[in-house]
Amino acid sequence: MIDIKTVRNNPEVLKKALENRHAKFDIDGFLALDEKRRGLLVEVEQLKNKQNTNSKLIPQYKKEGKDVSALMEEMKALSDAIKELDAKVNAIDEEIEKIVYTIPNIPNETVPVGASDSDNLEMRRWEEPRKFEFEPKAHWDIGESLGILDFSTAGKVTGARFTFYKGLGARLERALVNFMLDLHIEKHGYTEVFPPFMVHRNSMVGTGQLPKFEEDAFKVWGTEYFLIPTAEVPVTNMYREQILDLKDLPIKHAAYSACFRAEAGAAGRDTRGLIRQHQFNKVELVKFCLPETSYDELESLTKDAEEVLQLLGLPYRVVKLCTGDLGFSSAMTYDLEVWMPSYNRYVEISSCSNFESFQARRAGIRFRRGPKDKPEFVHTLNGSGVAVGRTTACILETYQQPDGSVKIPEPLIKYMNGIDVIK
RNA sequence: GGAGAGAUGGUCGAGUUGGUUUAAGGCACCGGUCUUGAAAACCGGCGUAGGUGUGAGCCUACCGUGAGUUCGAAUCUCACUCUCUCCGCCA
Repeated sequence: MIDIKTVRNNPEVLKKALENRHAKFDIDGFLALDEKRRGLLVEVEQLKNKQNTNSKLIPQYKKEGKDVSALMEEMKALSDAIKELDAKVNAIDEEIEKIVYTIPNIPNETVPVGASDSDNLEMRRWEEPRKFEFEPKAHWDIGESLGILDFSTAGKVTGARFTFYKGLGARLERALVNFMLDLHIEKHGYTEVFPPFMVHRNSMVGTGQLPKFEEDAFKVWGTEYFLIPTAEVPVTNMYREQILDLKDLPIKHAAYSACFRAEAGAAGRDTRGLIRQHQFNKVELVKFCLPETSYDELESLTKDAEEVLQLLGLPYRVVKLCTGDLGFSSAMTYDLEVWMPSYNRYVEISSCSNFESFQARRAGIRFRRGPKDKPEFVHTLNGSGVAVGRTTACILETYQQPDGSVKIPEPLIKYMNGIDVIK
């Protein structure tokens, strides 16, 4: 969440930010509420002070044998008044909280103002898309004819937007997970984490998925647990309500997880293949760092993700999301979009974001510059490093051959136990 | 799933016949004295959040979480969460 003091002291900044995001929000109403709250707070705290003072007199008077009945009467009145005021303050607090948790982050100044993904800013491209000397097939056709992807059986067993990977398809998916993790752990200096795939409500609030986007998440029936939509949620929340040691920063984690998304509102979109599934695999990169380094960390995190695609030889481009396309919690996001031959366009395969203090404030993740210094919120970042299912799809399409077989990119061959082609 | 024990500031830990405890004390940490330097010793400081004030400061809340009893709760009641021990079951 954003800092309430930002709302108070710089309402214009926030108004502009929300306007750019096309988010409607009554800031003046909020400010009035905040002022009312502070007024009541002063009042009730004075009464509590009186109550505390009197409370010390009672045992003293009793000891001295004085009559305390008048004092007790006063205390009773105080108590009633305090309860009444406390209830008012609590009601306002709840209202304020409800509002503040649904305000999106303020975009960084360099984020282009725009309405939709068509206003995103292309930063760079890597390699040209492959030119096919034959009619390329889509990955769902390749996968089915090779017997390595089975969508209809998944439909029978579970439902739409699920997939069975079989044989070398399953092997390829697993090889990609290991390849990506090894790259980030051994070369890029991330510490591996294997997180729980379910979390409780507070964790979902901490990273910003709740309370606003509950319909996007799967909740486990009979429990208060949610299936994670990304490893970002458990990994970021590892440090919730903690003051981190300065010497440990930046903290860098790489985590594999399955990801579960209800995809509410995506009905009819990307219905074929691996692109939009209710369950998919992802290797996620998460960083915790000092505020002044977070934008450098975003650049390096993005490059870490890019290297996956470069090593696999998958042409891609990097775009900076505009204000209209930016995620709720993010201050700035680079998307990596890989060339998907079947779509004949670039498709998102990684999203690298700097949340600044937005998540840290929600989750209470802080650090101290020196022993005497006040705790400050860290900045959190994360990015896909990268989405595994989409990578599999892209490899099948990009490395397909006229005879229907698929070559395995060189760096994956050792993870495939020497297998260099799926046929 | 059953039985029992527990959860207090960065950490250990006292406080649990409700009220002069304002959450003691140790360790760690920070500053100082001493020392060539360090250690030790001694002195002082040392939680978080919110509010208020130009300021020193003052006030309020917080003892796992949430309700409740009471004029007053770390302390009493209830529910829940988590940890530990034992038993059962299980990959």
